[in-house]
Amino acid sequence: MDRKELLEKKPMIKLHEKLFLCPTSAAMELIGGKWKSVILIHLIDGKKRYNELRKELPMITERTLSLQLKQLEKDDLVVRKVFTKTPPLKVEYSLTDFGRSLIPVLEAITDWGIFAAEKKGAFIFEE
Amino acid sequence: MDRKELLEKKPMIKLHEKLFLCPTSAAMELIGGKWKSVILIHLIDGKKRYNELRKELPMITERTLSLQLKQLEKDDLVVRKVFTKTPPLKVEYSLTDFGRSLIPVLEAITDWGIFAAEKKGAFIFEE
DNA sequence: CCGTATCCAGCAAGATACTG
DNA sequence: CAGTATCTTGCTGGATACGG
Repeated sequence: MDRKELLEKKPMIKLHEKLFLCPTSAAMELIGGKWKSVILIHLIDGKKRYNELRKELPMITERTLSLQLKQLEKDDLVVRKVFTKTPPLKVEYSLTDFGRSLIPVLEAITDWGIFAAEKKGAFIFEE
Repeated sequence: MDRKELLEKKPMIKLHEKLFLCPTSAAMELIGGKWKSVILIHLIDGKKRYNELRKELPMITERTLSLQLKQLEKDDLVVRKVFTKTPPLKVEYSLTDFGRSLIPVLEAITDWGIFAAEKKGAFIFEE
């Protein structure tokens, strides 16, 4: 069943106990928000430890990073693997297969972001 | 300059007086939120009057629809055209060229939303 | 090292009533 | 017809301190 055919049936989508009336807004529920897409992008090139993510994303607070990772994990986009039982802990985050299915979408969004920033003269390059 | 080359320069993007450190989050600033992508999708098939949008999106409040349309207009994704000067007013909304450049992205998101909903058994079809 | 607890501010968005 | 005004609520995310 292709997109047009399916969309004509006007299906609803149940996610997080909420109803969405189009797949676009349902997708946005999963990848929207201020940080989710950024975290996902940073996991494209492989697994990362919690502190690696913190260093690569210094402007996210620990609390928010933690909450967003939990959401992504709950939505099966990211897996959390624990390697030690006693402190210091070693934890690695990586994309699931489902999460990897998002890569083309994230790249399409990124490419459009670049296009938009160029077109609107919004880029700022530092020396 | 292609994506990888550009991203290696780690440019920032200034939008709405805020700084974004990757084009993905900048793009999300423009099309994220609960309703923007849904409104944009409904404008793909041509111009719509305010009340048409309200009828097609009955779950958005007037206030929110109005605010989101203003944001989209300010970001040059949508144009608002007024055809009468005295009530009853006739106003039409449509995508700008810049807004139309988003169509492939919106469709990519939608397609992934369909894929995700199917995979997670989240679709609900009514009779 | 990898988080959680607590507290708080700001904003997105809903409900409802009203206007040019 | 096409909105705005007003009031309110709930969520996202920030700051900081602490815990296994």
